[in-house]
Amino acid sequence: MAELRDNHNIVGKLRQAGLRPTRQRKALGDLLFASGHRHVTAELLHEEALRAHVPVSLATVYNTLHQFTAVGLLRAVPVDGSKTYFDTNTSNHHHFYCENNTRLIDVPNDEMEIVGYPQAPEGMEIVSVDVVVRVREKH
Amino acid sequence: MAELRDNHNIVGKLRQAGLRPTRQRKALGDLLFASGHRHVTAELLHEEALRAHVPVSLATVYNTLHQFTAVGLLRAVPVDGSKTYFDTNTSNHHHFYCENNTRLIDVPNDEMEIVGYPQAPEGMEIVSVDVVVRVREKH
DNA sequence: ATTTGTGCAAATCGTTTGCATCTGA
DNA sequence: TCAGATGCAAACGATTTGCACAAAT
Repeated sequence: MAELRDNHNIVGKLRQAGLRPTRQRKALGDLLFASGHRHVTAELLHEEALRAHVPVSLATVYNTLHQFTAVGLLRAVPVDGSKTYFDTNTSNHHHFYCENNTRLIDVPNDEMEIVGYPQAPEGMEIVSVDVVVRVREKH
Repeated sequence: MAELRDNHNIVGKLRQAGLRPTRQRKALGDLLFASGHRHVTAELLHEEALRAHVPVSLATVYNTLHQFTAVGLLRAVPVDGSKTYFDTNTSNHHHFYCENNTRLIDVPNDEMEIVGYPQAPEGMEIVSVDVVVRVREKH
């Protein structure tokens, strides 16, 4: 009887996505999906993995994040900064980006809405609509 | 009678912003503001300047773009990619970002609207709300 | 056995910085 | 004169890549 709370089932997700359930992918998947939704950068996840005694190279973390994104397990969040953020919540929602601590926070779904999907330019199709509300500490 | 069409008046803009009207700032300002609105990257503007026989270093282009942004002559557009885009249209509007040619296009003002300004997290204030509609070539 | 993934170190890309030199008021 | 600008080259930080080695099916 496996743990009941292990309902995020990494191995299943990986298999379903056609990705081999390797040690490092399982470990990173656990870190990402075991508890609620998260916003991570490659660097952050890498440190976390090392702290959890899962020796993974930074290159592999990048590979894994991109593979997970490609198969829809993650969503890349286009913040202005140089770093790329990944969100375990792939459903449609927007973000606050705090300039001071360079962290992402979800915008509660009912607080903002986009009205009117724009018409994509000739010959183009819309891939995604990303909204980033940039905030900073008051004063 | 100075040229009538020279109504963008770089020197005036610079003076008013407390920036010395140097040769390179005037030249870059002309490239940016002489004709309609534009979206540029540092690299692009640099090439353009060289082509126009205005020898400017890339570092100076970066400096200038940031200074212009700081004084409100330009607006930085936070696209996901690694590059930073600058827009001569500083009024409130949104952008299409084309993944194929990495170019920005304005979203016509009436085609999309954000409804409901979200409440910034505790102790934070909103700096800006940026919307990027990412598009790609059909098929 | 074969295919796929991993780790390392070097390479890349956009951007920034330090510092000597030049220039506009 | 002299603060402020510029240019160059080196420094940087995030990300990618090439390739030898290791692990999964």
